[in-house]
Amino acid sequence: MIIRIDEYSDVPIYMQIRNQIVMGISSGELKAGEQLPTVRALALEIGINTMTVSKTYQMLKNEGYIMTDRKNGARVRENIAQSGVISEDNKTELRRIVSEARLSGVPKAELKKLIDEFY
Amino acid sequence: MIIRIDEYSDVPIYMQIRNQIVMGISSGELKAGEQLPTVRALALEIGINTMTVSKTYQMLKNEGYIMTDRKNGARVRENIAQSGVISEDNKTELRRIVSEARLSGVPKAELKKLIDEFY
Amino acid sequence: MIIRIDEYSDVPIYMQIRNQIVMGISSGELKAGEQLPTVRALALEIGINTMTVSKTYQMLKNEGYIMTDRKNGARVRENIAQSGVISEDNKTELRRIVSEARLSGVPKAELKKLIDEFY
Amino acid sequence: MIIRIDEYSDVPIYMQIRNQIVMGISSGELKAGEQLPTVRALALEIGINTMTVSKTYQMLKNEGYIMTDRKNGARVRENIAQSGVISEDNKTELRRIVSEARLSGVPKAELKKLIDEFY
DNA sequence: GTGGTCTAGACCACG
DNA sequence: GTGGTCTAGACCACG
Repeated sequence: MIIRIDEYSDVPIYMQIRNQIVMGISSGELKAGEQLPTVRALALEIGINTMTVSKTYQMLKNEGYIMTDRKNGARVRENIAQSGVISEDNKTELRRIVSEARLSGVPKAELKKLIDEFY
Repeated sequence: MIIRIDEYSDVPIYMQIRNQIVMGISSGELKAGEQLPTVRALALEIGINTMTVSKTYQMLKNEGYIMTDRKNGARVRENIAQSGVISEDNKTELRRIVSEARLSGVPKAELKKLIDEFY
Repeated sequence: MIIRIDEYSDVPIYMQIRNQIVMGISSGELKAGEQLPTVRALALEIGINTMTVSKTYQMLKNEGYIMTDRKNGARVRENIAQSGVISEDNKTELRRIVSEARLSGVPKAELKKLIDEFY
Repeated sequence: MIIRIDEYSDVPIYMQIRNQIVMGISSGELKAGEQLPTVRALALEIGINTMTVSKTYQMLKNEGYIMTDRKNGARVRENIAQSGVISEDNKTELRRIVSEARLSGVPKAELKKLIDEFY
Protein backbone atom coordinates (compact mmCIF):
# COMPACT_ATOMS: atom_id res chain seq x y z
CA MET A 1 0.00 0.00 0.00
CA ILE A 2 1.34 3.40 -0.97
CA ILE A 3 1.21 6.25 1.53
CA ARG A 4 1.16 9.76 0.13
CA ILE A 5 1.97 12.79 2.26
CA ASP A 6 0.70 16.24 1.39
CA GLU A 7 3.34 18.46 2.93
CA TYR A 8 1.17 21.56 2.47
CA SER A 9 -1.77 20.10 4.34
CA ASP A 10 -2.84 21.37 7.77
CA VAL A 11 -3.29 17.77 8.82
CA PRO A 12 -0.18 16.63 10.72
CA ILE A 13 1.93 14.02 8.94
CA TYR A 14 1.39 11.35 11.58
CA MET A 15 -2.37 11.87 11.18
CA GLN A 16 -2.26 11.72 7.40
CA ILE A 17 -0.52 8.34 7.62
CA ARG A 18 -2.96 7.17 10.27
CA ASN A 19 -5.95 8.16 8.13
CA GLN A 20 -4.62 6.43 5.04
CA ILE A 21 -3.97 3.21 6.94
CA VAL A 22 -7.48 3.29 8.45
CA MET A 23 -8.96 3.83 4.98
CA GLY A 24 -6.74 1.02 3.64
CA ILE A 25 -8.08 -1.37 6.29
CA SER A 26 -11.66 -0.36 5.57
CA SER A 27 -11.30 -0.74 1.81
CA GLY A 28 -9.68 -4.15 2.16
CA GLU A 29 -6.39 -3.02 0.67
CA LEU A 30 -4.89 -3.90 4.03
CA LYS A 31 -6.19 -7.24 5.22
CA ALA A 32 -6.67 -8.54 8.77
CA GLY A 33 -3.40 -9.93 10.06
CA GLU A 34 -1.42 -8.29 7.30
CA GLN A 35 2.05 -7.07 8.10
CA LEU A 36 2.67 -3.33 8.00
CA PRO A 37 6.07 -1.95 7.01
CA THR A 38 8.47 -1.48 9.90
CA VAL A 39 8.68 1.96 11.45
CA ARG A 40 12.10 2.47 9.90
CA ALA A 41 11.09 1.20 6.47
CA LEU A 42 8.01 3.40 6.24
CA ALA A 43 9.92 6.44 7.52
CA LEU A 44 12.58 5.88 4.88
CA GLU A 45 10.02 5.32 2.13
CA ILE A 46 8.08 8.50 2.92
CA GLY A 47 11.20 10.48 3.76
CA ILE A 48 10.25 11.43 7.29
CA ASN A 49 11.53 10.77 10.78
CA THR A 50 11.00 7.41 12.50
CA MET A 51 9.49 9.20 15.51
CA THR A 52 6.64 10.43 13.32
CA VAL A 53 5.81 6.95 12.05
CA SER A 54 6.17 5.61 15.57
CA LYS A 55 3.57 8.10 16.73
CA THR A 56 1.21 6.89 14.01
CA TYR A 57 1.62 3.24 14.98
CA GLN A 58 1.07 3.98 18.65
CA MET A 59 -2.09 5.88 17.79
CA LEU A 60 -3.41 3.07 15.61
CA LYS A 61 -2.56 0.62 18.38
CA ASN A 62 -4.41 2.69 20.99
CA GLU A 63 -7.41 2.86 18.70
CA GLY A 64 -7.38 -0.89 18.30
CA TYR A 65 -6.72 -0.95 14.56
CA ILE A 66 -3.31 -2.61 14.67
CA MET A 67 -1.10 -4.53 17.07
CA THR A 68 2.62 -4.21 17.50
CA ASP A 69 5.15 -6.51 19.01
CA ARG A 70 8.86 -6.15 19.14
CA LYS A 71 9.49 -9.37 17.30
CA ASN A 72 7.15 -9.16 14.35
CA GLY A 73 6.60 -5.44 13.89
CA ALA A 74 3.07 -4.14 13.29
CA ARG A 75 0.09 -6.04 11.94
CA VAL A 76 -3.56 -5.24 11.22
CA ARG A 77 -5.71 -6.61 14.03
CA GLU A 78 -7.87 -9.64 13.31
CA ASN A 79 -10.71 -8.51 15.54
CA ILE A 80 -11.26 -4.77 15.46
CA ALA A 81 -13.73 -3.73 18.16
CA GLN A 82 -17.06 -2.52 16.75
CA SER A 83 -18.79 0.12 18.81
CA GLY A 84 -21.65 0.22 16.30
CA VAL A 85 -21.91 3.99 16.55
CA ILE A 86 -20.37 7.03 14.92
CA SER A 87 -18.29 9.17 17.27
CA GLU A 88 -19.68 12.58 18.19
CA ASP A 89 -16.67 14.25 16.57
CA ASN A 90 -17.27 12.42 13.30
CA LYS A 91 -20.96 13.25 13.42
CA THR A 92 -20.21 16.94 13.82
CA GLU A 93 -17.63 16.76 11.07
CA LEU A 94 -20.06 14.99 8.77
CA ARG A 95 -22.63 17.68 9.41
CA ARG A 96 -20.10 20.36 8.53
CA ILE A 97 -19.23 18.63 5.25
CA VAL A 98 -22.87 18.14 4.30
CA SER A 99 -23.61 21.79 5.08
CA GLU A 100 -20.73 23.03 2.95
CA ALA A 101 -21.66 20.69 0.11
CA ARG A 102 -25.28 21.83 0.23
CA LEU A 103 -24.30 25.49 0.10
CA SER A 104 -22.02 24.70 -2.85
CA GLY A 105 -25.03 23.35 -4.71
CA VAL A 106 -24.04 19.69 -4.50
CA PRO A 107 -27.19 17.56 -4.67
CA LYS A 108 -27.99 15.20 -1.83
CA ALA A 109 -27.82 12.23 -4.19
CA GLU A 110 -24.21 13.08 -4.97
CA LEU A 111 -23.31 12.75 -1.29
CA LYS A 112 -25.07 9.42 -1.01
CA LYS A 113 -23.23 8.19 -4.07
CA LEU A 114 -19.97 9.02 -2.32
CA ILE A 115 -21.13 7.05 0.73
CA ASP A 116 -21.73 4.08 -1.58
CA GLU A 117 -18.33 4.54 -3.15
CA PHE A 118 -16.38 4.86 0.10
CA TYR A 119 -18.22 2.29 2.20
CA MET B 1 -28.33 31.89 16.79
CA ILE B 2 -26.41 30.50 19.74
CA ILE B 3 -22.74 29.63 19.31
CA ARG B 4 -21.37 26.97 21.62
CA ILE B 5 -17.65 26.50 22.17
CA ASP B 6 -16.33 23.10 23.24
CA GLU B 7 -13.31 23.98 25.32
CA TYR B 8 -12.17 20.35 25.26
CA SER B 9 -12.11 20.16 21.48
CA ASP B 10 -8.93 20.11 19.40
CA VAL B 11 -10.66 22.29 16.82
CA PRO B 12 -9.47 25.90 17.22
CA ILE B 13 -12.09 28.28 18.58
CA TYR B 14 -12.17 30.47 15.47
CA MET B 15 -12.85 27.35 13.41
CA GLN B 16 -15.59 26.12 15.73
CA ILE B 17 -17.40 29.44 15.34
CA ARG B 18 -16.85 29.41 11.58
CA ASN B 19 -18.26 25.88 11.29
CA GLN B 20 -21.33 26.69 13.34
CA ILE B 21 -22.10 29.77 11.26
CA VAL B 22 -21.72 27.79 8.03
CA MET B 23 -24.03 25.08 9.40
CA GLY B 24 -26.44 27.81 10.52
CA ILE B 25 -26.58 29.25 7.01
CA SER B 26 -27.09 25.82 5.48
CA SER B 27 -29.87 24.87 7.90
CA GLY B 28 -31.64 28.18 7.33
CA GLU B 29 -31.24 29.31 10.90
CA LEU B 30 -29.23 32.18 9.45
CA LYS B 31 -31.02 33.64 6.45
CA ALA B 32 -29.58 35.35 3.38
CA GLY B 33 -28.97 39.03 4.16
CA GLU B 34 -29.32 38.47 7.88
CA GLN B 35 -27.22 40.62 10.13
CA LEU B 36 -24.52 38.88 12.19
CA PRO B 37 -23.56 40.19 15.63
CA THR B 38 -20.65 42.61 15.69
CA VAL B 39 -17.20 41.21 16.38
CA ARG B 40 -17.26 42.89 19.76
CA ALA B 41 -20.75 41.62 20.69
CA LEU B 42 -20.05 38.03 19.70
CA ALA B 43 -16.69 38.01 21.49
CA LEU B 44 -18.35 39.30 24.64
CA GLU B 45 -21.20 36.81 24.40
CA ILE B 46 -18.87 33.80 24.02
CA GLY B 47 -16.29 35.18 26.38
CA ILE B 48 -13.33 35.12 24.04
CA ASN B 49 -10.90 37.52 22.44
CA THR B 50 -12.20 39.88 19.73
CA MET B 51 -9.21 38.91 17.60
CA THR B 52 -10.56 35.36 17.45
CA VAL B 53 -14.00 36.42 16.21
CA SER B 54 -12.35 38.80 13.78
CA LYS B 55 -10.38 35.90 12.36
CA THR B 56 -13.59 33.93 11.92
CA TYR B 57 -15.35 36.76 10.05
CA GLN B 58 -12.34 37.31 7.84
CA MET B 59 -12.36 33.63 6.93
CA LEU B 60 -16.09 33.54 6.23
CA LYS B 61 -15.69 36.62 4.05
CA ASN B 62 -12.82 35.07 2.10
CA GLU B 63 -14.88 31.94 1.58
CA GLY B 64 -17.77 34.00 0.27
CA TYR B 65 -20.26 33.11 2.97
CA ILE B 66 -20.64 36.61 4.41
CA MET B 67 -19.96 40.19 3.39
CA THR B 68 -18.89 43.04 5.57
CA ASP B 69 -19.11 46.80 5.22
CA ARG B 70 -18.20 49.49 7.68
CA LYS B 71 -21.71 50.81 8.04
CA ASN B 72 -23.78 47.68 8.45
CA GLY B 73 -21.29 45.23 9.91
CA ALA B 74 -21.40 41.62 8.73
CA ARG B 75 -24.30 40.02 6.85
CA VAL B 76 -24.94 36.62 5.30
CA ARG B 77 -24.40 36.89 1.57
CA GLU B 78 -27.48 36.85 -0.65
CA ASN B 79 -25.81 34.95 -3.45
CA ILE B 80 -23.31 32.41 -2.20
CA ALA B 81 -21.24 31.12 -5.10
CA GLN B 82 -22.08 27.52 -5.95
CA SER B 83 -19.17 25.55 -7.32
CA GLY B 84 -21.38 22.49 -7.60
CA VAL B 85 -18.59 20.23 -6.36
CA ILE B 86 -17.27 18.98 -3.06
CA SER B 87 -13.76 20.15 -2.23
CA GLU B 88 -10.99 17.57 -2.36
CA ASP B 89 -10.32 18.08 1.35
CA ASN B 90 -13.94 17.42 2.22
CA LYS B 91 -14.02 14.39 -0.03
CA THR B 92 -10.98 12.91 1.71
CA GLU B 93 -12.46 13.76 5.09
CA LEU B 94 -15.76 12.14 4.14
CA ARG B 95 -13.92 9.03 3.07
CA ARG B 96 -12.12 8.90 6.40
CA ILE B 97 -15.39 9.20 8.32
CA VAL B 98 -17.11 6.54 6.22
CA SER B 99 -14.12 4.21 6.69
CA GLU B 100 -14.11 4.64 10.44
CA ALA B 101 -17.87 4.19 10.63
CA ARG B 102 -17.70 1.04 8.54
CA LEU B 103 -14.96 -0.45 10.70
CA SER B 104 -17.07 0.41 13.77
CA GLY B 105 -19.90 -1.67 12.35
CA VAL B 106 -22.15 1.24 11.47
CA PRO B 107 -24.46 0.21 8.60
CA LYS B 108 -24.38 2.19 5.38
CA ALA B 109 -28.06 3.10 5.76
CA GLU B 110 -27.24 4.83 9.03
CA LEU B 111 -24.81 7.14 7.24
CA LYS B 112 -27.34 7.96 4.54
CA LYS B 113 -29.91 8.74 7.21
CA LEU B 114 -27.48 11.28 8.65
CA ILE B 115 -27.04 12.81 5.21
CA ASP B 116 -30.81 13.21 5.03
CA GLU B 117 -30.88 14.71 8.49
CA PHE B 118 -28.06 17.20 7.93
CA TYR B 119 -28.84 18.21 4.35
CA MET C 1 2.59 19.52 43.72
CA ILE C 2 6.03 17.94 43.55
CA ILE C 3 6.79 15.35 40.90
CA ARG C 4 9.54 12.87 41.68
CA ILE C 5 11.18 10.76 38.98
CA ASP C 6 12.86 7.48 39.76
CA GLU C 7 15.46 7.26 37.03
CA TYR C 8 16.16 3.60 37.81
CA SER C 9 12.53 2.56 37.44
CA ASP C 10 11.33 0.41 34.55
CA VAL C 11 8.32 2.70 34.29
CA PRO C 12 8.94 5.27 31.53
CA ILE C 13 9.38 8.83 32.72
CA TYR C 14 6.29 10.13 30.91
CA MET C 15 4.27 7.41 32.63
CA GLN C 16 5.70 8.15 36.07
CA ILE C 17 4.63 11.77 35.71
CA ARG C 18 1.24 10.72 34.40
CA ASN C 19 0.69 8.38 37.34
CA GLN C 20 1.66 10.99 39.91
CA ILE C 21 -0.68 13.56 38.40
CA VAL C 22 -3.57 11.06 38.37
CA MET C 23 -2.87 10.21 42.01
CA GLY C 24 -2.67 13.92 42.80
CA ILE C 25 -6.09 14.52 41.26
CA SER C 26 -7.59 11.60 43.13
CA SER C 27 -6.12 12.64 46.47
CA GLY C 28 -7.34 16.20 46.03
CA GLU C 29 -3.85 17.66 45.96
CA LEU C 30 -4.70 18.79 42.46
CA LYS C 31 -8.16 20.32 42.37
CA ALA C 32 -10.66 20.47 39.51
CA GLY C 33 -9.86 23.42 37.28
CA GLU C 34 -6.42 23.84 38.80
CA GLN C 35 -3.64 25.01 36.54
CA LEU C 36 -0.80 22.57 35.85
CA PRO C 37 2.73 23.85 35.24
CA THR C 38 3.52 24.59 31.61
CA VAL C 39 5.26 21.90 29.61
CA ARG C 40 8.46 23.93 29.64
CA ALA C 41 8.31 24.74 33.35
CA LEU C 42 7.72 21.15 34.40
CA ALA C 43 10.44 19.88 32.07
CA LEU C 44 12.89 22.38 33.53
CA GLU C 45 11.88 21.56 37.10
CA ILE C 46 12.30 17.81 36.66
CA GLY C 47 15.31 18.18 34.41
CA ILE C 48 13.92 16.33 31.41
CA ASN C 49 13.01 17.14 27.83
CA THR C 50 9.86 19.09 26.97
CA MET C 51 8.83 16.35 24.55
CA THR C 52 8.56 13.91 27.42
CA VAL C 53 6.29 16.21 29.44
CA SER C 54 4.31 16.93 26.29
CA LYS C 55 3.72 13.21 25.86
CA THR C 56 2.41 13.03 29.42
CA TYR C 57 -0.01 15.92 28.92
CA GLN C 58 -1.32 14.48 25.69
CA MET C 59 -1.90 11.14 27.39
CA LEU C 60 -3.74 12.76 30.31
CA LYS C 61 -5.78 14.74 27.81
CA ASN C 62 -6.71 11.64 25.83
CA GLU C 63 -7.72 9.92 29.05
CA GLY C 64 -9.94 12.86 29.95
CA TYR C 65 -8.10 13.85 33.12
CA ILE C 66 -6.91 17.27 31.96
CA MET C 67 -7.58 19.77 29.20
CA THR C 68 -5.05 21.84 27.33
CA ASP C 69 -5.39 24.95 25.33
CA ARG C 70 -2.72 27.03 23.74
CA LYS C 71 -3.63 30.14 25.64
CA ASN C 72 -3.96 28.93 29.20
CA GLY C 73 -1.80 25.82 29.26
CA ALA C 74 -3.08 22.68 30.99
CA ARG C 75 -5.77 22.43 33.65
CA VAL C 76 -7.42 19.60 35.59
CA ARG C 77 -10.81 18.86 34.05
CA GLU C 78 -13.90 19.88 35.99
CA ASN C 79 -15.94 16.90 34.89
CA ILE C 80 -13.90 13.72 34.63
CA ALA C 81 -15.93 10.97 32.94
CA GLN C 82 -16.86 8.16 35.30
CA SER C 83 -17.13 4.74 33.71
CA GLY C 84 -18.02 3.20 37.06
CA VAL C 85 -15.89 0.15 36.39
CA ILE C 86 -12.29 -0.92 36.85
CA SER C 87 -10.44 -1.57 33.60
CA GLU C 88 -9.54 -5.17 32.80
CA ASP C 89 -5.85 -4.28 32.87
CA ASN C 90 -6.15 -2.80 36.35
CA LYS C 91 -8.15 -5.79 37.54
CA THR C 92 -5.45 -8.18 36.35
CA GLU C 93 -2.77 -5.99 37.89
CA LEU C 94 -4.66 -5.87 41.19
CA ARG C 95 -4.89 -9.63 41.17
CA ARG C 96 -1.16 -9.93 40.63
CA ILE C 97 -0.43 -7.57 43.52
CA VAL C 98 -2.82 -9.38 45.87
CA SER C 99 -1.29 -12.73 44.91
CA GLU C 100 2.25 -11.53 45.57
CA ALA C 101 1.22 -9.93 48.85
CA ARG C 102 -0.53 -13.12 49.97
CA LEU C 103 2.53 -15.25 49.19
CA SER C 104 4.66 -12.77 51.13
CA GLY C 105 2.51 -13.39 54.17
CA VAL C 106 0.76 -10.03 54.11
CA PRO C 107 -2.64 -10.39 55.80
CA LYS C 108 -5.77 -9.53 53.84
CA ALA C 109 -6.65 -6.83 56.38
CA GLU C 110 -3.39 -5.06 55.57
CA LEU C 111 -4.39 -4.76 51.93
CA LYS C 112 -7.82 -3.42 52.84
CA LYS C 113 -6.18 -0.88 55.10
CA LEU C 114 -4.15 0.32 52.13
CA ILE C 115 -7.34 0.63 50.09
CA ASP C 116 -8.76 2.83 52.85
CA GLU C 117 -5.59 4.89 52.91
CA PHE C 118 -5.32 5.40 49.17
CA TYR C 119 -8.99 5.87 48.35
CA MET D 1 -2.46 -25.11 34.55
CA ILE D 2 -3.20 -23.26 31.36
CA ILE D 3 -1.14 -20.20 30.46
CA ARG D 4 -2.82 -17.65 28.23
CA ILE D 5 -0.84 -15.00 26.36
CA ASP D 6 -2.53 -11.75 25.39
CA GLU D 7 -0.75 -10.79 22.20
CA TYR D 8 -2.29 -7.31 22.34
CA SER D 9 -0.91 -6.56 25.79
CA ASP D 10 1.98 -4.21 26.48
CA VAL D 11 3.19 -6.58 29.17
CA PRO D 12 6.12 -8.61 27.82
CA ILE D 13 5.38 -12.29 27.23
CA TYR D 14 7.92 -13.53 29.78
CA MET D 15 6.25 -11.31 32.38
CA GLN D 16 2.75 -12.46 31.49
CA ILE D 17 3.83 -16.07 32.06
CA ARG D 18 5.61 -15.13 35.28
CA ASN D 19 2.52 -13.33 36.60
CA GLN D 20 0.20 -16.19 35.79
CA ILE D 21 2.44 -18.71 37.53
CA VAL D 22 2.67 -16.50 40.63
CA MET D 23 -1.12 -16.13 40.65
CA GLY D 24 -1.44 -19.89 40.15
CA ILE D 25 0.74 -20.55 43.20
CA SER D 26 -1.21 -18.06 45.27
CA SER D 27 -4.59 -19.47 44.28
CA GLY D 28 -3.45 -23.01 44.99
CA GLU D 29 -3.82 -24.14 41.42
CA LEU D 30 -0.10 -24.81 41.55
CA LYS D 31 0.78 -26.62 44.77
CA ALA D 32 4.01 -26.57 46.76
CA GLY D 33 6.46 -29.06 45.30
CA GLU D 34 4.45 -29.43 42.12
CA GLN D 35 6.36 -30.03 38.94
CA LEU D 36 6.28 -27.30 36.30
CA PRO D 37 6.43 -28.17 32.59
CA THR D 38 9.91 -28.17 31.07
CA VAL D 39 11.04 -24.99 29.32
CA ARG D 40 10.79 -26.79 26.02
CA ALA D 41 7.30 -28.19 26.70
CA LEU D 42 5.85 -24.89 27.85
CA ALA D 43 7.39 -22.99 24.93
CA LEU D 44 5.91 -25.51 22.51
CA GLU D 45 2.50 -25.40 24.19
CA ILE D 46 2.29 -21.58 24.07
CA GLY D 47 4.00 -21.33 20.73
CA ILE D 48 6.83 -19.05 21.74
CA ASN D 49 10.60 -19.08 21.93
CA THR D 50 12.27 -21.31 24.57
CA MET D 51 14.45 -18.34 25.51
CA THR D 52 11.34 -16.50 26.66
CA VAL D 53 10.19 -19.31 28.95
CA SER D 54 13.74 -19.72 30.20
CA LYS D 55 13.77 -16.04 31.15
CA THR D 56 10.53 -16.53 33.08
CA TYR D 57 11.85 -19.52 35.04
CA GLN D 58 15.08 -17.71 35.83
CA MET D 59 13.07 -14.79 37.18
CA LEU D 60 10.79 -17.00 39.28
CA LYS D 61 13.85 -18.76 40.67
CA ASN D 62 15.54 -15.47 41.58
CA GLU D 63 12.35 -14.35 43.29
CA GLY D 64 12.25 -17.55 45.30
CA TYR D 65 8.96 -18.85 43.89
CA ILE D 66 10.40 -21.96 42.24
CA MET D 67 13.52 -24.07 42.38
CA THR D 68 15.23 -25.91 39.59
CA ASP D 69 17.59 -28.81 39.48
CA ARG D 70 18.99 -30.65 36.52
CA LYS D 71 17.34 -33.93 37.37
CA ASN D 72 13.79 -32.92 38.20
CA GLY D 73 13.37 -29.70 36.23
CA ALA D 74 11.44 -26.86 37.85
CA ARG D 75 9.20 -27.23 40.90
CA VAL D 76 7.19 -24.84 43.07
CA ARG D 77 9.15 -24.15 46.24
CA GLU D 78 7.89 -25.78 49.43
CA ASN D 79 8.87 -22.85 51.62
CA ILE D 80 8.46 -19.52 49.88
CA ALA D 81 10.13 -16.80 51.93
CA GLN D 82 7.62 -14.48 53.55
CA SER D 83 8.81 -10.95 53.97
CA GLY D 84 5.51 -9.98 55.51
CA VAL D 85 5.46 -6.70 53.65
CA ILE D 86 4.28 -5.37 50.31
CA SER D 87 7.07 -4.16 48.05
CA GLU D 88 7.32 -0.42 47.47
CA ASP D 89 6.68 -0.92 43.76
CA ASN D 90 3.50 -2.85 44.45
CA LYS D 91 2.38 -0.27 46.97
CA THR D 92 2.81 2.52 44.44
CA GLU D 93 1.06 0.44 41.80
CA LEU D 94 -1.82 -0.29 44.18
CA ARG D 95 -2.15 3.38 44.90
CA ARG D 96 -2.32 4.15 41.19
CA ILE D 97 -5.04 1.55 40.64
CA VAL D 98 -7.07 2.78 43.61
CA SER D 99 -6.74 6.39 42.38
CA GLU D 100 -7.91 5.52 38.88
CA ALA D 101 -10.78 3.44 40.21
CA ARG D 102 -11.86 6.23 42.53
CA LEU D 103 -11.80 8.80 39.72
CA SER D 104 -13.86 6.37 37.61
CA GLY D 105 -16.52 6.34 40.28
CA VAL D 106 -15.85 2.81 41.54
CA PRO D 107 -16.95 2.55 45.19
CA LYS D 108 -14.40 1.56 47.82
CA ALA D 109 -16.42 -1.52 48.73
CA GLU D 110 -16.03 -2.79 45.18
CA LEU D 111 -12.25 -2.72 45.54
CA LYS D 112 -12.38 -4.56 48.85
CA LYS D 113 -14.62 -7.18 47.29
CA LEU D 114 -11.94 -7.77 44.67
CA ILE D 115 -9.34 -8.15 47.41
CA ASP D 116 -11.55 -10.83 48.96
CA GLU D 117 -11.96 -12.51 45.62
CA PHE D 118 -8.27 -12.52 44.68
CA TYR D 119 -6.76 -13.24 48.09
C1' DG E 1 3.52 32.59 25.92
C1' DT E 2 1.38 28.22 25.12
C1' DG E 3 0.97 23.40 23.51
C1' DG E 4 1.72 20.63 19.07
C1' DT E 5 4.67 18.84 15.58
C1' DC E 6 8.86 17.38 13.59
C1' DT E 7 13.87 16.27 12.96
C1' DA E 8 18.32 13.75 13.64
C1' DG E 9 20.27 11.08 16.48
C1' DA E 10 20.81 7.64 20.30
C1' DC E 11 20.08 3.70 23.46
C1' DC E 12 17.19 0.02 25.31
C1' DA E 13 14.29 -4.28 26.18
C1' DC E 14 12.14 -8.01 23.90
C1' DG E 15 12.49 -12.07 21.54
C1' DG F 1 15.74 -6.69 13.94
C1' DT F 2 11.82 -4.65 16.11
C1' DG F 3 9.10 -1.00 18.44
C1' DG F 4 9.54 2.23 22.59
C1' DT F 5 11.72 5.97 24.90
C1' DC F 6 14.35 10.04 25.32
C1' DT F 7 17.25 14.15 24.13
C1' DA F 8 18.37 18.77 22.16
C1' DG F 9 16.88 21.64 19.21
C1' DA F 10 13.60 24.03 16.02
C1' DC F 11 9.39 26.07 14.00
C1' DC F 12 4.40 26.76 13.99
C1' DA F 13 -0.61 28.07 14.93
C1' DC F 14 -3.55 29.82 18.40
C1' DG F 15 -4.99 33.49 21.00
